[in-house]
Amino acid sequence: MTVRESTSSTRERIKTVALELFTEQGYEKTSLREIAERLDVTKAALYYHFKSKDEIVNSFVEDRLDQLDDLVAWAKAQPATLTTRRSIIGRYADTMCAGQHSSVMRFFEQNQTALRSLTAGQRIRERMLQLADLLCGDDSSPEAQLRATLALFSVHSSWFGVRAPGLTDQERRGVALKVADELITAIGPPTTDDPR
Amino acid sequence: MTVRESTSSTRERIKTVALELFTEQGYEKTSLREIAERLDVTKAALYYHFKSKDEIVNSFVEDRLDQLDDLVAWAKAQPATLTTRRSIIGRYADTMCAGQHSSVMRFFEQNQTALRSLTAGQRIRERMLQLADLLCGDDSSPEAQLRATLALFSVHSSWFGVRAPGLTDQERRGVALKVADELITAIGPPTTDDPR
DNA sequence: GTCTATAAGCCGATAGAC
DNA sequence: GTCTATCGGCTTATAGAC
Repeated sequence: MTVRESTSSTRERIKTVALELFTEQGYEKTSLREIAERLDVTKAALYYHFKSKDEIVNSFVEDRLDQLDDLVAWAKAQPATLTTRRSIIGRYADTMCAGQHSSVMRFFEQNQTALRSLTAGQRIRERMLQLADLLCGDDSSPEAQLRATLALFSVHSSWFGVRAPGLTDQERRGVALKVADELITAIGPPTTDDPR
Repeated sequence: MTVRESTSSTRERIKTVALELFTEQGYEKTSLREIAERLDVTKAALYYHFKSKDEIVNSFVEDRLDQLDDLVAWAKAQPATLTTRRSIIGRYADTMCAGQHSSVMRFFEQNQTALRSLTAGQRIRERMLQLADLLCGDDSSPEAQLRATLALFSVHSSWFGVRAPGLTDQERRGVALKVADELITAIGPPTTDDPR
């Protein structure tokens, strides 16, 4: 896909800078003036590309939503086995490697209250809950819910939380999956796994 | 401790309402006007009790800080064994039951970016990192860091995340500790545990 | 301790020239 | 596509009466 130079590049630059500032300082605290200054344009120029502050958020959240929808759809079509749960986490970790997706999820985690009143935030939250439910399978006990939540958080935390500068994406993925695997393996006594 | 009626009760009411609104809507999005309206007083009355918006946060964060400091100090005086790690998590879970401490931690999690520029937030964050380090003992590998982080998050998540209305504090504590125990048991191959 | 009134400033968003 | 100029509104915070 070739890039229409003058028209589209500014829009992308706005998205990138906004995502960065929203994550570092918070959505509410970051003003459009600040974003504009960083790009050496005026506030009004931003309003040519986006009709509101919310819409800037929507612009970089939508790609992530599509990806999550794909994963949820795939997971729903699988049998509720341990193997499936492992694959869900593995695929979820894979999605974090590509493009800005890990940055978007970091923004999501750092702006939970701000995103509560934004549709973009509600939609991401909804998908995460769906994934957690799918990781629970038939077991809806508090313990299973907790394990599922922590398994997903394990992936995020290995990306955002672990202080180890030289770690590659593959290594982060490996650590996240090792710990997540322990958590989800213990889910699901109600149905014995891998019924034959 | 008796309550000096007219003088101190308004201050406490401000703290309670502010903590509630800051958590529900976010720190930045909640204005002093809104807090004042909810209490049927004027904004100026708030400024009699607190000299700034930040200071309202400090007022309910300080109690929590003292409690965390106690726990960190106790943990540092213990040997770096698995038994100690278990006790740290157990005591940490205990602190969540008393008073507004779980509410304060929920506020902390929901307002990470806002709290980054507030000293109150930086100090809580620092204590959480200390606890995570203590849970790691001699093992500073990425995997140990991740396990420690998730163990602490297990306690938070059982309080804030698990959807089970009828669950008592004791039951939440039980679930959190069961999962957290699995996580921290696997930390620390470098030093064999419980050396005799 | 609580009030009214107001200062001073930043915000998101819009209008219209170029 | 980007600009200048501006609007209306809301914010934190203060001054001073009661």
